[in-house]
Amino acid sequence: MHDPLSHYPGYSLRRAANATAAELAARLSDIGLKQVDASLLLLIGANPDVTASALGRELDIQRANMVPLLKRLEDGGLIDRNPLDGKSQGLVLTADGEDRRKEALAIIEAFESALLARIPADHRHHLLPALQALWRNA
Amino acid sequence: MHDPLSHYPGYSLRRAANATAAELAARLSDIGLKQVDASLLLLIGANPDVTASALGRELDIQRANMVPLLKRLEDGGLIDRNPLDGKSQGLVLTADGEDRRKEALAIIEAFESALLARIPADHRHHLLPALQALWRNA
DNA sequence: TATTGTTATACTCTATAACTATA
DNA sequence: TATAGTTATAGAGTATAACAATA
Repeated sequence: MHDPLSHYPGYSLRRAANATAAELAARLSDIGLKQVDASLLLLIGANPDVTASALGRELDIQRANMVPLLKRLEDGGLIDRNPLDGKSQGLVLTADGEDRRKEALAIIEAFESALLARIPADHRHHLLPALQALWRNA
Repeated sequence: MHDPLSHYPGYSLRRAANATAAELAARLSDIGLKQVDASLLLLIGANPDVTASALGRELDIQRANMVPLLKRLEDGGLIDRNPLDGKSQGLVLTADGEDRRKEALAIIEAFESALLARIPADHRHHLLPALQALWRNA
C-alpha cells in the first residue's frame, strides 16, 4: 500500500507516541499502575504537599478529572491528604506509595533506556531537545 | 514545581504528540475534518479501491471502528464504495472527496512545515528518523 | 473575585465479542 | 479456514457546567 503519511514528522510523532505509550503501559501494569498513576506518584514524591489543582495544571488534566485519579491512589493506600488550609489539601506519598514510586521509577528508567537504545546513535541525543521545542513552544 | 518527568524522552514524546495533535485538529476543523478523516482521505486518494480492512491495518484501527468513520465520510459525499467481489468493497474518493483531500493536504503540509520550523536547526532533520526508529521497531 | 475540590454528565475513542457472508 | 463487513456494547479518557466553601 502506498503510504503518503509516514514521511510527515507530525504523523510519525503520533504513531511513535502511541506505540511507546502502549509499551510503557504494559510494563507498568506489572505493578498495577497506569501511566498517569506513575506520573502522579513521581510528581507527588518530588513535591510533597502539592495540591490536586497544581498537579492538574502540570499534567494538563482538568481539575474535575483529577478527582477519580487521586481517589484511586488514595483507595490503594498510596497517597494521603493533609489539609493545608480550609480549602486546599496537600498530597503526600504513604510509605507504600513511596515504595511503589521507586518501583515505577525503575520501570520508567528501564523503559526510557530501551527507547533510546532503539534510536540510531547519530540521532539519539537530538530527540529530547527536538520534542521539547515542539511541546513547550506550542 | 519540581518536574521529574520532562527530561524523559518518552514523556516528552507523549506531551509533544498531544500538543501538536491538538494544533493540527484545530487547523483541520476549519474544513470540517478530524485528523483521522484527513488520514483516510490521503490514504484512499493514494490507493484507489483500497478496502476498509486494509485501511484499518495501515492506521492501526480495528475493523469494527472503521465502520462509523467511513460512514461519516460516505454520508458527507467524500467517498464511494465499489463492490470488488461478493465480500470486499473498494473505496474511492468522489470529486468532492478529492477536493477535500487537496485542502487537507495543504493544511497538513503547512502544519508540518510549522512544526519543523519550531525545532532548532541542528536538531531538525534528526526528528523523523528517530521517531521512525521508535515506531517501526516497536 | 479567583481558586479549590467536587459532582454529574456527555462525548469521543478504543476494545471485544459475535454474527453473516464470501474467498 | 481465514477474511470482510457489520452490529452492539463496554470501557477509557476527556471536556463542560455547575456548586459550595474558602482565599
